[in-house]
Amino acid sequence: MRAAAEEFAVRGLDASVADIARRAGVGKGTVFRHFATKDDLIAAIVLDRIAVLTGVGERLLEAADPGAALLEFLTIAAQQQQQRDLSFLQEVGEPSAAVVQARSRMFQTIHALVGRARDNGAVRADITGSDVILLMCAPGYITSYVPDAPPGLWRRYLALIFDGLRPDGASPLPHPPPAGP
Amino acid sequence: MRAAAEEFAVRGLDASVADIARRAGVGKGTVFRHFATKDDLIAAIVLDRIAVLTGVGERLLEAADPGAALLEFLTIAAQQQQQRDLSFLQEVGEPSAAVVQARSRMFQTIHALVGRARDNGAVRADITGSDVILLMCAPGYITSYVPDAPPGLWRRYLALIFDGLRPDGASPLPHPPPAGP
Amino acid sequence: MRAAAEEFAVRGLDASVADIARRAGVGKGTVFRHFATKDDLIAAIVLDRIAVLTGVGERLLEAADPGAALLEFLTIAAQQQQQRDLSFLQEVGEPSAAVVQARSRMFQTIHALVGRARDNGAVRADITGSDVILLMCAPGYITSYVPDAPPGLWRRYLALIFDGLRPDGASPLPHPPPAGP
Amino acid sequence: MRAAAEEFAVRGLDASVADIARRAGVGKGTVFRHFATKDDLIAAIVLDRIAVLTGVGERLLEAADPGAALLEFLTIAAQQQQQRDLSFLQEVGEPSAAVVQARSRMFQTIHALVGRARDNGAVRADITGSDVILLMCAPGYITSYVPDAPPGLWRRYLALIFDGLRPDGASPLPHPPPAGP
DNA sequence: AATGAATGAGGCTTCATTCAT
DNA sequence: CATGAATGAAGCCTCATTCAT
Repeated sequence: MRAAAEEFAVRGLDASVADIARRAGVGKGTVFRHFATKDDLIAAIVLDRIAVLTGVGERLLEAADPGAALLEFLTIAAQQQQQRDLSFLQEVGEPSAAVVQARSRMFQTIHALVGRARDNGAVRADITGSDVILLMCAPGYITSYVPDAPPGLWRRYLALIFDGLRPDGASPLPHPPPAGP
Repeated sequence: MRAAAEEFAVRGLDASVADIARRAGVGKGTVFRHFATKDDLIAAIVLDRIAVLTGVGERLLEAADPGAALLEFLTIAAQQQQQRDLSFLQEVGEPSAAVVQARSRMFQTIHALVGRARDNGAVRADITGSDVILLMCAPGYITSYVPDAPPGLWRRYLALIFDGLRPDGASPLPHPPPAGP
Repeated sequence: MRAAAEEFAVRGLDASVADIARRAGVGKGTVFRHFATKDDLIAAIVLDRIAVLTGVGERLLEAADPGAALLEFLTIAAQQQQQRDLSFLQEVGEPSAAVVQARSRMFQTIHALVGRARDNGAVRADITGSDVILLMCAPGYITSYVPDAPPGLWRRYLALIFDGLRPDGASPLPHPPPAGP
Repeated sequence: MRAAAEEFAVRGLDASVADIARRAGVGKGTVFRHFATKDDLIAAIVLDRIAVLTGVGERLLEAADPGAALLEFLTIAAQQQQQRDLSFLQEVGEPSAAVVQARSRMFQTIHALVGRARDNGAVRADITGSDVILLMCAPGYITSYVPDAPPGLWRRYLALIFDGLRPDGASPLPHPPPAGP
């Protein structure tokens, strides 16, 4: 069922429940059996992705090379983000308490990953976890507007962005990081 | 009238024509007098932005410092992109011939700007105009999900992305650029 | 099962089959096992009530005091009517043959009860069985719109209505009784 | 438009907006132009009736014969109530503030009318305004279940009920009046 | 026999678009 | 020209009913 919500990837969050049901090969009513609301369906997908990513991130906290760990985390994040309009930041209406909590735990993990990489000199000193949280969805976004994007194109832009995070040739940043998440 | 379509900035492309008309202080019918279709209204806004940006780009082609010129172009592009959901790449339905043509002219300008900067050594050799076209909307996108983003936050991410484009400490890119635009 | 349809009393006839099944502690399917249709379920409840009332009425035909017998009949009818929206007259769709027949037998009984009371001088001469049939649901109806009606409130209005049926101080009625049932 | 909502009279409050629109000879959307919500439409009808009745009631407070005034009030109320399921007491969801206020003013008027009639000896001493408020919808209700009721049938039952309110042959009432409205 | 997952018709509501004034 | 009333397609959601397990 959740797999059928890949409709969101193609049509964006405006995909109608009818379309989703058709793609899933079930009736409209069946979708509502599982998710009382379209927002609930979206929340379930987001929650699932957050959980996976948090798991990955927590495992990578144990990795030997903090810089490589962060890059791998971003790689996996971008990979799963290959479906537009479902960034973890997305808020359709108010996010449920469950989403807020899961997100906050994921954010903590990311802050830790970034902290380790920064301490290690793998990323520049003026980068915060919040920066990475915001940047992590960019590769997915960037490639989402290429009509028939080749499958690995996002890797190109992740690499470019990650290069920007590296200490080499870093120019001073013109604005402080957001206090945000 | 077009200025009234700043409603899109606040509510996204789902803003209703009624809201737009109210903000513009005119009747709904008047909107349709000028733009036969909501999509036409969007196209007009996009077209306008493309024209402005193309003008800026063409002027910057004459600038002395190709690297600074590219950065300034991206700065202006990001600045005007501070309104979510209206990237130049956006396609609601099929883009009209006019949009396609204007866009293609803008793309040519960007290719030229990037070519100059690359020849000058201001950006890495493996970067193409298409890359920059795709990256130019990212600062706007990135900051669009920060609830109460401070006004200049996008500059931070533009700087980071631009650092990634610089030759210093460039790592090899894992995927060729898109043939695309 | 039928007892579980007291849900109708609380929520009206719009109570969903799911709620009814839950209250009955069975699955939705089981409800449909016993009653092919929601209307059938309603009909069964109505039928049951009609049968009870008919029994009561027929027994009261033997009572010594015809006036008291009629009052008692109305009391019992009102008592059981304390659940809104299930008057015997209610027709959801077309009443089944069984309902029509049971109802008609109950109507005969009421006509007989009223006839005896009228002959006895307990109720005014211009009252027919049809009048009583129509009036008998009124106490239930009247109290159904009192938000937190005290349990015996209906007795007050039954008494008032019954006083109207008494010969004392009867004013001439402005319209003939319905030919109806 | 409001006149077209006589659909409620035939089908009850479950009448669909589509049916109402069809009967009114307009499109569904037009109904929502005038009443943002189906409940708003109902409230508008109820409000209108309440206003009319309150006007009538306040005028009748000046009448010479308090008993006749009350009877006339009830006659007009019953007349307008000839459409089932739209009693003033009806609450679909929560009644709006406007309905609550208008209703309360109407209730005050009724209390005054009843008070005068009681002081005058036209109705029994143990009757309150609340009783009359509850009884006033009964004629409409009673006749609503007669399939092809003759037009003036309700007058018969109003007369019977009013006879019950008269002091002649009044038997003691078994339950106190509701505190309610 | 019982269950509850699946279904799809139908209800309310929104909104782009048309058109008489 | 401008307006806003009218329209109806389309979306979300509920619920009676069916049916495989």
